[in-house]
Amino acid sequence: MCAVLREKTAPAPAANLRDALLETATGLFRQQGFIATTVDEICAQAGATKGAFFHHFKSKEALAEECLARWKQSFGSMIAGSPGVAAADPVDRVLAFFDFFIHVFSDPKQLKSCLAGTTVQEVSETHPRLREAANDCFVALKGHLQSLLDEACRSRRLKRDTDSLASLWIATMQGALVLCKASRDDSVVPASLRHVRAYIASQLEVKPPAPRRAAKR
Amino acid sequence: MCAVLREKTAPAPAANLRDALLETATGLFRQQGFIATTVDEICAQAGATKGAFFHHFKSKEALAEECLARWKQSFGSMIAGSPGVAAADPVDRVLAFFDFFIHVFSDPKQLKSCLAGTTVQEVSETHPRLREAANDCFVALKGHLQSLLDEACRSRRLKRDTDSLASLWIATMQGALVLCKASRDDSVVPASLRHVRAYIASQLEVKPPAPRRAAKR
DNA sequence: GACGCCATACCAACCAGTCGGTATGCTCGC
DNA sequence: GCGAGCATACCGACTGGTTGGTATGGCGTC
Repeated sequence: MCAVLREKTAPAPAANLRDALLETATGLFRQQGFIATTVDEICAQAGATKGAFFHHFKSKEALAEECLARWKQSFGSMIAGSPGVAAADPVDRVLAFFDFFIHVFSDPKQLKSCLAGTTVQEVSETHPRLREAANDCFVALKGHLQSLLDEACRSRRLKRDTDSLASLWIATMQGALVLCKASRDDSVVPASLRHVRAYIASQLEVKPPAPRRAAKR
Repeated sequence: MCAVLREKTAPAPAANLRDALLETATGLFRQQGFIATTVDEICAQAGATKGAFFHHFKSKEALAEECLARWKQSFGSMIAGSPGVAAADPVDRVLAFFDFFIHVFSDPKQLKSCLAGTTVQEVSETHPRLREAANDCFVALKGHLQSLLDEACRSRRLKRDTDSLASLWIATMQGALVLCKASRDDSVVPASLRHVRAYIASQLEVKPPAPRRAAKR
């Protein structure tokens, strides 16, 4: 489905060296952050030399910028390929969107980390371009969710602040990843997301199912 | 109230050099992160020399560890001194707790950053002691909120997963701070927190006020 | 033979931490 | 009261290792 998101098992099945550098860098950045990851480390893990690295990327920052651009794009294809994306009812599409993320983060093999979130924390003051690139990821994701919410509201003739609701989802997801890194407890992410799902479902006036079951499927 | 939380205006009214180092380091770590902040930078801003620094702290990591310990402690006194902490109704105490944080993060002068959150992202893999110290902050805060929620549930004879609800609050707060750093839009934090407040209020079966809609701005 | 692709050797800047040394003040025996 | 002895606080030049980035040269291919 989405190659970028599962790094734990996949080593580097990249066609060319350039892609290998991008993929291993993404994985390392997600685990250790941008600053703590050295160029030498990326090269070693990708099976490249420093010469090759700086042949393909003019700087470490440029590499990270491209990683973030790919990360953002991977959302699009990931969401586009997710189940329930084409459900007839707009509200179902919203819920399917949530369920998909909850499902992804319930996978123990899934690396619990977002490239944009980890990067922006450490470079927002020092690397404006990276801050911007990370923000683009959030904006894209938020835009996607917000348009889903807008359609759902329209279909139910509801007026809701879909902007802040979309932000809420992303914020909780990012924050849960932070807590997960701190506590090493993977369950925080799906548990928090399920709450937000329930909240937004109630905002869309979805009747909660009689047997107390948060996620459907 | 809490000296650590308002760094934007307060320069360094520390009595001794050691405290000055701790306070300026906390501020710099919050803005730039642990790795990006150099010892020289801390010294310069605190008006100390390198010799003084390493006289008081055996390493940069040890300094950060103490910063985090103070950060955690500052929560306790901050919450203890917050309004509504002694309300008669346990549910009111929960809501006052939320309102307090929302109020703090609505202050434009407030630095929108959590030391524990920013630190843990970049050092969780490389500095186990700092990861632990940051996690302690979260555990303490979560414990505090959870006991408030437990009391509220008991008073209303409700059974709720207060553990994950407390995590939800912290996760959303942390994530909103990340989004805030990325977008430079301060309003994300209070807006997201207001949603979580509304959700938990509904979980505690608090009747939503008639004239007011969910949350705006 | 020129160009894309990559390897090796190297560099300058930076940074955490060290180390020899000074200044000040406290304590205690006399 | 006074000086020896010692502890604490601090100074700042220096170092050894690291890191992002460069210079140059080899090599296969069109």
